[in-house]
Amino acid sequence: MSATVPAKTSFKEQMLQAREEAIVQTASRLLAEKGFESMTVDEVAASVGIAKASLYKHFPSKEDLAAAAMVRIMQRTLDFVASVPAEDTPVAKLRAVVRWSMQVQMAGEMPSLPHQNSTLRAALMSNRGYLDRLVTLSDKLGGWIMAAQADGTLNPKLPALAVLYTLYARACDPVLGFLKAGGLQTDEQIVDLVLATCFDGIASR
Amino acid sequence: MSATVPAKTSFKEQMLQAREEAIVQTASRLLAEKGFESMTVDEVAASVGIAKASLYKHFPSKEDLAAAAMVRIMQRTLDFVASVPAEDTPVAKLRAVVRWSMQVQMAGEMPSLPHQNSTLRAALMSNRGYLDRLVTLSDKLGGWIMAAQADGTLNPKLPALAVLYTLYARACDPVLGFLKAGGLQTDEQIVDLVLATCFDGIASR
DNA sequence: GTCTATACTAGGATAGAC
DNA sequence: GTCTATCCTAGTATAGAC
Repeated sequence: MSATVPAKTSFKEQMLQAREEAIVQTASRLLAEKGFESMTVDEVAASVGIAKASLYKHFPSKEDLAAAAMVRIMQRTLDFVASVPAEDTPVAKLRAVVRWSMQVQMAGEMPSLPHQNSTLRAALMSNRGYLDRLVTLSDKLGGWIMAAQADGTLNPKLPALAVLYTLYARACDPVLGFLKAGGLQTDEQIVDLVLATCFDGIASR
Repeated sequence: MSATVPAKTSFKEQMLQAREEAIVQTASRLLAEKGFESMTVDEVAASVGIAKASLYKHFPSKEDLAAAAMVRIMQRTLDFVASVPAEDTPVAKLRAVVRWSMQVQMAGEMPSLPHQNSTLRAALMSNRGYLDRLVTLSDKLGGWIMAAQADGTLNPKLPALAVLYTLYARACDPVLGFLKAGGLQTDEQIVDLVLATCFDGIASR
């Protein structure tokens, strides 16, 4: 904090940040693949190419590591939301965000939701960084949902919260994985398919 | 197997069957609450009120126990499917089955899907009893889906497999739990809500 | 087939040198 | 802040008496 040393984002510090990012990214991928319980810290460390003890210098526990991954995906989502053209209609904005989140899942980068009774759940519920981003995102999407219900593009009879949860759920929809395993459609076709059933339903229109 | 002892479903045997059923039912509930990895065999045994070693006399491994729970819910589903009135329309039959499966989830009796990379997954994929029931159920539902697409009640442009997976996914839809946690609707209202968004989508009609 | 007691291992976390 | 080596709990599974 000395005033004589102004530019303090040194080489070493950048390296450190980069490594931390690599750890979180790897954890994110493994969380998507196997879930919190089946992911082991050994595995994360080995995959990053560092020793387990080194990882524990960055994150005090497995829960904190996973929480960092959840914060990361939240931040990425907020960044995407901020990049959506303001001139789009509310429903177009919502479709764009849902499409993006499903593409992230198809790419194997969407950490899976913790189960109700998980230690990770508790960690997230007392993680300010996560909760703040969740609230910010929900506010933003909630505003778009109500606007879309007001202009008649989304069904105004549905509770806005039910719509919000329905959109959130698409980010971890197992249907994407099932269809991908079937191998009959391209990733893009699968996303289009699920996006269509989400907004238009499976019944004829 | 002696021919001189005809009625061989004795008292003791019935007791045994009942206990086994109690074990599987408890496992089912815990599987729904915490998932396969977080559920411990100690917990199941304690909840049933027997010693862990006794449980292992019935089921050779944790995977086998969980597989039995999955077979049980499959069989219950097949039983329900068989009870659906034959005179109903195909789409009405599908709605009935999805509604029933969501009610089971709301009651906390729907064991959650194993993650892709789980030891349970492998066990299920080599479990004849499970696979047979899954195929039977898929055939039955698939027939109804195609009939509903033919009579124009379900969107004929959607691949039947995509529709099938979409219906399956409702049985473990996290939206039910989110809304339940919100406490703003009754269980029945929540089921109606999710059923409506599944068939009709969230967009206005 | 039920119990108590125990073997064995995976995996989260830490000590201590550099 | 990175490593190697180790601790220690939790949890699956089994032994052996009744």
